[in-house]
Amino acid sequence: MITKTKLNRKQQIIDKATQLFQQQGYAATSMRDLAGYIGIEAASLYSHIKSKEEILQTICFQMANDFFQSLEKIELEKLSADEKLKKAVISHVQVLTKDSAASAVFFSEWRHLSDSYLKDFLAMRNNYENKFIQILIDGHKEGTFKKMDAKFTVLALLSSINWMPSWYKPEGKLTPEEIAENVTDVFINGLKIRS
Amino acid sequence: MITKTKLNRKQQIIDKATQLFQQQGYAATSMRDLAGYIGIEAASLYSHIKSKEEILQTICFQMANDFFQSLEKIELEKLSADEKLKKAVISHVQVLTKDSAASAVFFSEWRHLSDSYLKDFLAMRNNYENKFIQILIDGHKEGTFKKMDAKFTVLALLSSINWMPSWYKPEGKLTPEEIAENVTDVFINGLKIRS
DNA sequence: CCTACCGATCGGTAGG
DNA sequence: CCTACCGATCGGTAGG
Repeated sequence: MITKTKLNRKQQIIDKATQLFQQQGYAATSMRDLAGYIGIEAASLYSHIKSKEEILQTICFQMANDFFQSLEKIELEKLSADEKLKKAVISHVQVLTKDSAASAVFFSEWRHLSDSYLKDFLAMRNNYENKFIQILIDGHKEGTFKKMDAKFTVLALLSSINWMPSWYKPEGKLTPEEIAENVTDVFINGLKIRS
Repeated sequence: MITKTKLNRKQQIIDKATQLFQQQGYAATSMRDLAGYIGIEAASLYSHIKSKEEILQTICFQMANDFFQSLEKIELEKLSADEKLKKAVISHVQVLTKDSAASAVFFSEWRHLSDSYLKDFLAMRNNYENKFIQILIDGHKEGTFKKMDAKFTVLALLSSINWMPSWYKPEGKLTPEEIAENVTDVFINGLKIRS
């Protein structure tokens, strides 16, 4: 009972913090702000969390894991590079849209992590990007994709997707698949050798 | 003489603030931090600037103006939509790379502007995006570009470019023209109706 | 441009 | 989960 209440409260704190970090930024959000929205005193937050930064760590590494796992599943499949790229983008968009507030925090507040966590975080991000880069390189070897700067293209691709939650509000909501379809249509059809 | 010293000092303050805002974020940068790097006391900053936010305003609206003016010049030219898009992207990348620190602050710290400035800022940004959207719509009317969600595509395009300074460090530095060439090659060749 | 200082607010702890 | 409180730091002003 106590444990269940605690877990719920902890999740409630993290969820509200995610929302506030997204709206105001990590540094500009105070623990008193956060406590006020929850309806308790600031000091009481520390019964559930160790520190302000622990909340940020939870958000960032949860998202990093989600992105990572979704991509690892696709890597194992036997697919051509362009099919793999499309699936990877769909999967990326799915994770992104499942919790767009947490994603926004993940993408723009990670630099406030302390050194050791920052190191791990950047290593994971690099690793993730490299998997995409490999797909493009494979695609070139297979004769499907043009010769290009794969890193440049991957970062352009991921950037164009990642910032969508904060810029693009479609009236009729698009599904992750439709969003991914739009993005990959532009990118893949631009990358494919015209036959 | 006094005036000249003051102007130089003011610019020095803004330049250093730009660098710190980019690295640590606006909220996490203190006036004492900033003063320390300049080599004066925090209180002395206020002989040159009115407030911390004034610095952010200066950075954001300077960049907004630069982007805006560069695009307005191109709008007046008589060009086909795909040529115009390419020129607009080159121009955008030129402004972006001329001061990448200020650009980074412009793109990620604008939300810390107070309400009335924020309103102006968002109006300008919207206006800027609409000019790009119009180019894509014109391109569709001219029969050069596919049917598409123009807003979606513009935001994807601008996002992929805008976040490049923070993600992509080419060993041999690319010129703005080469960067724009890479980006528009992917986008335009993806957008063009294949004949 | 500095010294001296202001009130406000920060993240967090002690003890219950 | 609260009261009471800590030392540190914040943006900024007064007066020279």
